[in-house]
Amino acid sequence: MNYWLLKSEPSTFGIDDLKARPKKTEPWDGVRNYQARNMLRDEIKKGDLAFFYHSNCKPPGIVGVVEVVKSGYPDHTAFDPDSAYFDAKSQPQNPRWFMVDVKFVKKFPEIISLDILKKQPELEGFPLLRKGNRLSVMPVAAEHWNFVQGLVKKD
DNA sequence: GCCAACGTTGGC
DNA sequence: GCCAACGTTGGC
Repeated sequence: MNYWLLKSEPSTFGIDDLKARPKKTEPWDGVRNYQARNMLRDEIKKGDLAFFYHSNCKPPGIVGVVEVVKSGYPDHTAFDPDSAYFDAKSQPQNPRWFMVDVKFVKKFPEIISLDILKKQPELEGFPLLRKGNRLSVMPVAAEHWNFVQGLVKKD
């Protein structure tokens, strides 16, 4: 079992949107970066857990946990000319883009902001904190996963 | 294959 | 809105 971090802009799709889904699941579509694609296609497996990260908002940070409920499969939004994620170069016989399905697990009582994360010496090497990193899917080491859990405010 | 121009991400 | 840090595109 592996750990991941998935980025999304809450104005597009946030953790509350996921929680509001009837089955609390959603395809993680629209990833159009090859490095991220490779992870979605080859590495992220059903049963894995991921941090839900809100980007491009105030403040950015980790807002909760999701579980991968379906391993990588073709992102069909790439085949749909009406979709914002349409890519003519991706064909159903030879799909270029992939996605996984995720399910809501929990929302943290408070966001663990990027600001807070940056102040933790224990998180050195955390890919999210690497300068210039823009990947929307990235692996999280088990020790980093556990450490971040410890930052969650207790009720 | 090189690399300049252009587009995107995402924090600030 | 700005801009650094990429990634992609396309001419050569």
